[in-house]
Amino acid sequence: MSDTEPATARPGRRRGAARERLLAAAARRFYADGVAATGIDTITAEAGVAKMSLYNNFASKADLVSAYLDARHEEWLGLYRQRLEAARDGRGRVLAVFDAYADHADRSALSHDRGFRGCGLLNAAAELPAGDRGRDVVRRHKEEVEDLLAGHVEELMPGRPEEARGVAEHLSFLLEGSMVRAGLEGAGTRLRHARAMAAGLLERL
Amino acid sequence: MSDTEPATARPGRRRGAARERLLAAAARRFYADGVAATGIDTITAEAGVAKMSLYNNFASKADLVSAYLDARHEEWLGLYRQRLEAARDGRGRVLAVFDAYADHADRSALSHDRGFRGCGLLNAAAELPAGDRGRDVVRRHKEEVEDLLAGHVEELMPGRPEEARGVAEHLSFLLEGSMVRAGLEGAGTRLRHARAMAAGLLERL
DNA sequence: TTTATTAGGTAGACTGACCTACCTAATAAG
DNA sequence: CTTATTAGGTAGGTCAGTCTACCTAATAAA
Repeated sequence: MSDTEPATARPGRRRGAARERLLAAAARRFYADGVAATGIDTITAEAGVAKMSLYNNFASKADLVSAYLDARHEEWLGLYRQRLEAARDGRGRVLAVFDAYADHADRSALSHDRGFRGCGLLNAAAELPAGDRGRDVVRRHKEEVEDLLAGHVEELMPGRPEEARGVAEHLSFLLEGSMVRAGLEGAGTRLRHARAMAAGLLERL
Repeated sequence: MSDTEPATARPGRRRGAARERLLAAAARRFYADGVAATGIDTITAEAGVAKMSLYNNFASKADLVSAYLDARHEEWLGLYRQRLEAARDGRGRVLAVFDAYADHADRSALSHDRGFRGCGLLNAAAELPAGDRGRDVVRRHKEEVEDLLAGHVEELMPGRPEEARGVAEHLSFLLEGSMVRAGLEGAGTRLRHARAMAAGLLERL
């Protein structure tokens, strides 16, 4: 499936490899099956790692979940920065956010064997009770995305920061709404539609 | 907390009462804590009902979850129909959909003691693995909402059904996106913003 | 109106599986 | 030689689901 390391090199691997393998396995299983539905035995087995390696690297399952959320956030930021480099103007930078979402979806569909299931951060947040720290992480991530949008939109309409924030919020809703629908449908079509809507919106500024 | 029945009338209650009480308790706990995090014992305890009553009324926990999803869908439809009665034109009928979402949020904030946490159907779907029957239920619900929007939008732009579908999709994204963000923030502000955006969109048809 | 039937309810014990978290002793890497 | 990692196991709890044995309210028959 996703065995990065040959099975022959089982015992006594490279130092620090266990943590990476655990995070990768956790990402796959948390995304595909959900956080609560994934036990630590499943994760360690898929990582090809001893159970104690999990507790040597993470204080608890909750800590692993927290690391998973952080990693997803960073992963998206990486995709976004890549897209940003290719963008030449404000319009391109706004659409870079949409493209990064699509990239994230493509990556999910590829690496998580059971198919595309929407935003991993949003899905994880849905499992957490109100008030959980993890929900704040996700809320801040989405706020950061909206802030990035707001910055790019302001380029396109200088001197109207208030209006720009409104447009950014609108774009953020298109982004999250299309991602939710795309996740339910297991396809990226909705994301492409949202990108087109965003492009249309920018034209009418 | 929400004891509809006096504690004195414990044994041998009204027929069919157990099912109602179970569904009500499941709705509270599933919404507030998540589906996977809520055990059978928690539900029966909160319902004030024997464990066997659950299995007399539902084949399994999955069956109870399925009934929960159906009930949420019906609940939203009820709120929507109420709003629809008060609407006088196409614009009002589009906004009735947005108002029904806000009503649903208000109801959640009130009846589910741990506060507003977004769309119950979306949250439940986020916990289910890809391919689960429950995900289809939620997908169809969202599609139905978009279809309702499309019908109302077509009233406002007759003879342009294709364009109307595009507008309906846009409105659907605003709806779902704002709901997701609102759920993360535990407040309905975003929903009100989305309603205003929708109203602005309709003016520019 | 009284009585028998029955559907649906109750309490609580119980099973087998799985959960997180931690431990131990051996092994390999640095 | 020290430290991370290994395989595998243990402890104590929770999970869904089943079972028994009894009870009550509504209904139908007499």
